[in-house]
Amino acid sequence: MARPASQSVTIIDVAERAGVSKSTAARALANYGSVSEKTRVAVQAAAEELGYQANTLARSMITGRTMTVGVVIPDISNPFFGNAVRGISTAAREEHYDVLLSSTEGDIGLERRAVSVLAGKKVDGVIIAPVSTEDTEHLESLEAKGVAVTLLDRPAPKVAAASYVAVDHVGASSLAVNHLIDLGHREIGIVTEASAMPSDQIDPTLASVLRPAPARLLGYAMALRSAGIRYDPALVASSAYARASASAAVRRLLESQPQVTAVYCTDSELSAGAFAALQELGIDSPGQLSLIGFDDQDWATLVRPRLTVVEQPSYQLGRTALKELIATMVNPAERRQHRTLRGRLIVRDSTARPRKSGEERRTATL
Amino acid sequence: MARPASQSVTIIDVAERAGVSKSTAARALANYGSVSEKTRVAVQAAAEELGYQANTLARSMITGRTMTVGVVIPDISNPFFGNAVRGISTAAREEHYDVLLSSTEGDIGLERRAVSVLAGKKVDGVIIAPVSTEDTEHLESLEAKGVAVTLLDRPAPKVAAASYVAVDHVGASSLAVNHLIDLGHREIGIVTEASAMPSDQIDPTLASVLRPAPARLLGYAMALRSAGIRYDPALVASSAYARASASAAVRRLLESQPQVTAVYCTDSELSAGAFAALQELGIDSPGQLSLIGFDDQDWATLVRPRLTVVEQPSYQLGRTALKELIATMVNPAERRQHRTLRGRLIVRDSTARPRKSGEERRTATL
DNA sequence: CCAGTCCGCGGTAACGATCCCAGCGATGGA
DNA sequence: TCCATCGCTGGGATCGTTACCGCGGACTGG
Repeated sequence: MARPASQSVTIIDVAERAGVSKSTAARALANYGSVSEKTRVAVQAAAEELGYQANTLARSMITGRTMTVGVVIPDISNPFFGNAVRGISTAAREEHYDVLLSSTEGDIGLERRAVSVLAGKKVDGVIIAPVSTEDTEHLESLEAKGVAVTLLDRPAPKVAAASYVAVDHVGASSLAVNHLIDLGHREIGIVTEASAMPSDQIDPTLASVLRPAPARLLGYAMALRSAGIRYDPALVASSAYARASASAAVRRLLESQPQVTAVYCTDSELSAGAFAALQELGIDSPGQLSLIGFDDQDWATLVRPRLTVVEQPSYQLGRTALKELIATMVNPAERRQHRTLRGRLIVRDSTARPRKSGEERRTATL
Repeated sequence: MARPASQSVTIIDVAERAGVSKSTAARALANYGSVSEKTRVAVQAAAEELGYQANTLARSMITGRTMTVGVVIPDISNPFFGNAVRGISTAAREEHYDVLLSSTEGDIGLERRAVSVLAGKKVDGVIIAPVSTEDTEHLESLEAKGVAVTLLDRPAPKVAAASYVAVDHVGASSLAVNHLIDLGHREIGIVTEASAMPSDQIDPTLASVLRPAPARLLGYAMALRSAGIRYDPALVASSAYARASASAAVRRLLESQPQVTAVYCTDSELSAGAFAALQELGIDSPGQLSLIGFDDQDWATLVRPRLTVVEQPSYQLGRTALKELIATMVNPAERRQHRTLRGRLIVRDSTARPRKSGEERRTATL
């Protein structure tokens, strides 16, 4: 009696125990081909008794499918990606897929390596929020190998066959800016990771090839324009993706542009930095300044004033990306699906009608 | 010239192009055995030209190693797990491993299925924050199959061979409670997910088999005791893991126990709920009540008063777990490693000396 | 009663790598 | 000169599964 001891029990063990060939055992377990009811029961019983578990690797060698999707994102501890990955993960489970996760720290080299490893592991598809919009050869080679690719919230124009699922950043900005305009604001600043673009470069057709930050900036400019308000690059406060940097940018903006009555922050970190700046400067919001943040973070209702924000559907974005990826895998012919999800405005206490003109904003300087 | 078209290029293609056998090609690429410098260069050139990428599945069939670890957690969008997974992920990369992620929504059934799938995919090890402390048969069977297991922050006494990496919850509570005691507090409430234990059940030896919530409660009780303060179950406000629930629990506590001068929240959500309750009740902190939170969340410095917290090293916890898992894989004989990481007290503005006795806490009731 | 189907089953070839072993020429020492 | 050794190479076996083909027997219809 050759017992496989602690080693894994294979289909041959099951077949032997059930007294059939491995072919029959395979059919009985995978429920295909034709097997008599009697042997099917016998085989399944044998499998049960031995604690048989199919080796997916061997299966994948034959079938060419691993039932695994790769997910490549810059930072899993970022709540946006955390929620997106949760969406991907739950949707993947529903579709009987698993998730191979790579957090690349925003490093293009690590991203390339991650993609390469995923290809080696023969994932059926990849969902990626690429570091770069242009430097995407590794993604193109992925396509060449027949691996489905879905871009998450960041475009990559060169990757022709990839589907693309993103938040409607332009629309999200419109929600924010229009809300401020409706309240009567005219001098509206913006805190953004992007650098200010000259007003003659505001081109709506670019929306689908821009990364989130420039896209939101574009949406801001377009919303102003369609309200008949001049887009002024001087009101664009550029900042790195860091709270302290955003804080400093807001200070500079408010100092150099005292006419500003409202500020729109295009990012969760930037929102936090801006909010901190207001507190440190002793600026009353919304009395002296209206503030609108991005992403409905868990502190938005904890601070005073409670923060008005544009919420983005990150969980749903993840779900949609996975569904889209699977659709791409099933039908590779249909290419370049582009799906876009809307943001939502949540009005709280940090936005209000602007202070009466003539009334100056006082900042308590340390 | 049989070109593999869009299909994947195998080592045989490389061998043919280089004019050698597949064995030689394999040696040249994997850099083992002995190959002449000339053929090595030729093979590597051929591989380069064809864009050869080794099929990891086939390799794993032979070697028995997949260079993949499974990670099973209840909720990836929870910042604690987000940070832990980032730690796992970066450490994994350093060790040339990949991460197969399962988010189980805290459902034991999904956890079981996830573990089973991971076993089928032949992961080399599993890091898991199990849903249940007792219901761990699926983990035991994992061990039986020779898969290394490391428990993340939640014990599972029955899983004999698993290593265990956790925050020192008892110690973390001590930091919080001792800080309050040092300030002069004597009537200290606690908000916890655990249910109040009778004072005769406070047993320090239980620390290593308790889940985070009860462990923190135990630490609270022990810290009080060693300061000569009676542990009073009436001061324990139990709450579900939800902000609204915590908020309600705090209200009940403050109403029924007006003598309380400080509250320790044992969890990030509970901290948020407690903070919200204070704001809604119009209670001045730290003037009327000292508050100490758990987890250094990004809003801790945004709210007023800025929140004193016990920080837990979630990123480092993930790193440690992965290192520990690898150690377990390398040396399976050495069992039941138990590593514990300390929390850190960050004193901010929400804790201060208690109000003078006789001075009542006023709550602005709606 | 015979021929044609169809069901159930077993044998064997894949999948793409690694691993083991044997062959073979060159080299070196006796 | 001959044998042992060593470096390099190729040919298979192998991992565990699925895919494919063919065979025997039962069943059916004419």
